[in-house]
Amino acid sequence: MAEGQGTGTVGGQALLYLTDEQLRQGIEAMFFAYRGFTADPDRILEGLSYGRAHHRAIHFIHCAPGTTVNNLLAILGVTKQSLNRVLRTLIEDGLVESHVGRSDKRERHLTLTESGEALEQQLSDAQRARMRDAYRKAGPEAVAGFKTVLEAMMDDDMKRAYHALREGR
Amino acid sequence: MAEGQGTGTVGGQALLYLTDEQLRQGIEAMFFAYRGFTADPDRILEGLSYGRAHHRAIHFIHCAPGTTVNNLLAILGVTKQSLNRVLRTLIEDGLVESHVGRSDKRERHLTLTESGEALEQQLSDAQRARMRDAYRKAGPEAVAGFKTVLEAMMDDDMKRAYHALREGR
DNA sequence: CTTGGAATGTCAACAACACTGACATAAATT
DNA sequence: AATTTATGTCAGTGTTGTTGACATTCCAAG
Repeated sequence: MAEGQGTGTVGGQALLYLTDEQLRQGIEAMFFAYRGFTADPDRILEGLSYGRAHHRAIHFIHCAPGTTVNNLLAILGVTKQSLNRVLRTLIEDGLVESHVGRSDKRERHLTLTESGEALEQQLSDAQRARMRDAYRKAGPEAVAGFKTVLEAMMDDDMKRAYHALREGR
Repeated sequence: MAEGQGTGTVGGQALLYLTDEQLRQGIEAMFFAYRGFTADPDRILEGLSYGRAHHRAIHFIHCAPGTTVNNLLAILGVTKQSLNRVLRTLIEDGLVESHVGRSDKRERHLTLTESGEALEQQLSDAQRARMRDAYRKAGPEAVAGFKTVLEAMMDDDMKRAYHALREGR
């Protein structure tokens, strides 16, 4: 890997990677890779009258069962009005359950129903399969670098959300 | 970097990275990082009545001046009707020029005007600045791994488009 | 040369999903 | 008790994706 692209360092800092052309290449890689990243779930969702927004909601409700609408909002980075439309259809279709909070009755706690979990599994399997293949092809060192760069690319808020998710597990 | 996450290998293959939890972490990293990746250009475009679609068109027209609508379609992966709406506004606003092909009059060759190049520069600068920071923080080895994994994540069509862009430079 | 089909691009209508604004209810504060 | 703050819902709008119908140009078969 690292196919001989000149990793020469000067003063402890690599310079070649910082040319505009190298950066542009990274930008395009990100664009094309993200398309691949979402392709499989998109295929599954098409025809179900669901979209990427539903997928995201289902994903994070699965990861943090009992989470509130407000909580989900912070993670997803959309307006609550936008999220609400998605949640409403998921609840109507029996994939998500909404329970009024015990201590604070303003809050709605969200969980996946059995069929919700089933769809989550289906979507997640597809996405993980692609990720697994990519990881296998690239090897463990590349994967470590991959995560390092991605994390460095996040805004601080997102970085916090990213780590917070991992604490609760 | 690669903060001691157990990279133990068995039979030449790393195993830890292939657990569902590790894969899920990669999926979420991808999600949050892409948000950061698009955040800066989005900020610039908001208020100009332009969106991400316009940014993408401008980016690739800049990289391949004189490209045709059909060509752009293959790269962007949207329908030509969708692209057309975006191109029309860009042409009306004087950011893009469309010239009928000399040999084939069906084709329209697209180039950026001076003001189109100016906007491209502005958007590109913002996105490259974030990329540059991320690369610097992560270091050259991480960057190599980053690109390796991203490429492995692409569909074959996208991989071809990704490399084709680099040939013409 | 003409004609029928393929390729390229445009126009119109519709669906998904983001947004802002207005509002109802519950909690916290004074 | 009254006001302010927080949470969630409903309604309307805009961007951007989609499919369908169409005009123009090229090319190849007759």
